[in-house]
Amino acid sequence: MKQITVYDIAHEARVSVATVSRVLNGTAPVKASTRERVLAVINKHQFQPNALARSLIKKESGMIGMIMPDIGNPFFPEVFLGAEKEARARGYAIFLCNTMGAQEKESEYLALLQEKRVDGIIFLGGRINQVRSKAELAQELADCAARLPMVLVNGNMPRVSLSRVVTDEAAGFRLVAQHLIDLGHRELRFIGGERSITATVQKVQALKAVMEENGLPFGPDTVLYGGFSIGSGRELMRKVLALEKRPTAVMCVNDNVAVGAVKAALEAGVQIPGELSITGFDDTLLASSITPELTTVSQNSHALGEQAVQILHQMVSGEKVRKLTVLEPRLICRQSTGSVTVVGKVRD
Amino acid sequence: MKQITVYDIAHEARVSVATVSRVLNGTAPVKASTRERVLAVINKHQFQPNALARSLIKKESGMIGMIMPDIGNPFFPEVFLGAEKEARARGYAIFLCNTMGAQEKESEYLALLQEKRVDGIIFLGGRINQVRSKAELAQELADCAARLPMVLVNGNMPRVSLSRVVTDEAAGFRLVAQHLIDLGHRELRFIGGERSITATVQKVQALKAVMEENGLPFGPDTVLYGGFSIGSGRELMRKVLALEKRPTAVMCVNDNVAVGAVKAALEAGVQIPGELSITGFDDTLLASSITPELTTVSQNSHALGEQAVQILHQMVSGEKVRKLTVLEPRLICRQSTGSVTVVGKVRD
DNA sequence: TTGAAAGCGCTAACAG
DNA sequence: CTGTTAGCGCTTTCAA
Repeated sequence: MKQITVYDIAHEARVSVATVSRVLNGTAPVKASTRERVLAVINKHQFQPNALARSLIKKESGMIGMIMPDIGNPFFPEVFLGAEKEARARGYAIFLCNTMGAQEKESEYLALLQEKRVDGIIFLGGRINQVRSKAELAQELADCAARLPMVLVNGNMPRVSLSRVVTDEAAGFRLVAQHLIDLGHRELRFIGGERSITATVQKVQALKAVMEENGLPFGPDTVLYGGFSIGSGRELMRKVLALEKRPTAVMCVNDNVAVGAVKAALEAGVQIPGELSITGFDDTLLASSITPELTTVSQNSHALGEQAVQILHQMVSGEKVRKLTVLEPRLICRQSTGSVTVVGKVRD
Repeated sequence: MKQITVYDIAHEARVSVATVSRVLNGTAPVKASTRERVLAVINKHQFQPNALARSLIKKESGMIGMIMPDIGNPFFPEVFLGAEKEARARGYAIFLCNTMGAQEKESEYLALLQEKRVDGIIFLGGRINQVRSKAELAQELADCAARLPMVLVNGNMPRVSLSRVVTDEAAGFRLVAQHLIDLGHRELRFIGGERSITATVQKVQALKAVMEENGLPFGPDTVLYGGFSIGSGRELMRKVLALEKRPTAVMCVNDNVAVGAVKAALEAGVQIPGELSITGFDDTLLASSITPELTTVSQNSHALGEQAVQILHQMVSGEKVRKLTVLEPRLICRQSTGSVTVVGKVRD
């Protein structure tokens, strides 16, 4: 079925294509009567200008690419939602590219998005969370960023200077750690995450700092690495419960791990927060879904996406942009943490 | 910064643009030595052909639009994931369009996607789940579908004949209902959903049928409508618990509502499944995250997205496609349901 | 206020 | 096997 073009409209309205274009875009004055005539024909045929042709000439596609590791993890849909809202307001549509953190998928999508001439790319996860990334991956990102606007969310690529929007995860972690200490906890454990992931490293360091400030010993066994999923949380908690000296509080690298940890604890008949306090991180949907509801840290994921699009848009518009935007996290106190002293009494 | 074009490549490789195009697409034989020379120049400049220009002439954009109500609801990311995987394999990228079920957003996106000349649209939620939709909304969908391939997922638009991929939700609901009855439950209640939403209606009818088959009375008070969120689940469960005659099993319209229901029950000190069995629907991430884990119905959300893309692709390829693809749901038995007789004993 | 015509970057006949 | 050339559908000078 043949698509209608500006020529068809022009012909039927007895004007030139230039005039049709003018009424479409309002780029130049058109006599009212002419405009009406053109508009009538446009409506009659439900004409929709071909954005591809327009983009080709304008060198703006109105498309943004968003590369993220896992839309199945509730944190990321929230970032997407924030980004989309802002994008819609500025007339962009978003390509959602899911990589599962696989670097070859990231590369594929990076290439695909460039070919599609998106106006900019928002990048999350994968290589930008790695403590050390291969030089070629960094180079690839740098090359891409040299061709089009790119902003990194909650990550960084050392030696490549890119605009970033990040949550101050260390600050967030200090918040929960201090919260637990204030509740009287002295035996803290950190579970989940990976040594090779910067976010994990930042959290561990924050915990170390807070513990030392409070005169608590931070040893190598304070941390139990092991992933980011519910399954790993469960597994890690089992290990913790098997320890001869159980902690009174377990801090999880994220909500997923915390959910697994809570399950394992509950299965073992451990009272939360009676015998054990557990904390999450991210304040995803999960945190408030389980019982007891998780004390956690809100990253303000929505704002993360929103800011990213704003910055992208500024870059597209040739404005000068801030290289680093830091969002402050917020402690969300719920039911999974409690005072340690009361607990002792209750138990014995 | 000027983008490199086929002309630049052609010039530097001392061939014509046609030849460059040929090596790019493999559409015609090119002498090996020539190809090498062209390829070398391409690599040297990291040339990436402009997909907009290509799409303009080929009348294929390699883009798919996916319109859905809420990516924040864990069911939808799963559908997306299935769709994306299939789309990637066929070289498509996906525009994710989130509508929150708002009809004007659906309309906006429908128009936007058409302008962008996506190769097809996958539509979920909103108007296609309405028992009655305004004629103009139906017309809009029909018009859009007349211009490009469209497939509806888990929905329908009466009087508009479109390809659909759906879960047999009624069959799924029969599964859980029968499961509960087999466990000895006689007092069943349905909570959540809306009268105006087809999926709810189908479930209620399925429940009615199963109950009647089993000689159980289905009355108007068997159903408590009230939404699809965790919050509404909580609220509805509170109402159920306040009933003078409490049911032994509560069936929820989806996992979200079930999560809220479980929370409310737990808060009220009700044992699950000891005193009360609760079921969900969809088998989202939430179902297996909470304690007790939910008995629910898997929609095979992944396959839903996968099939939708496959059908879209067939339509693009001009193949004949099945109008209706029905996926069979699966009962997932977990911890939130239990035998009713045992319960009685335990309680008294 | 309007029209003619030159591209945007690519592909696809059609010749050679 | 390769080059020339005519568009794809739109925007945008430049003239009128």
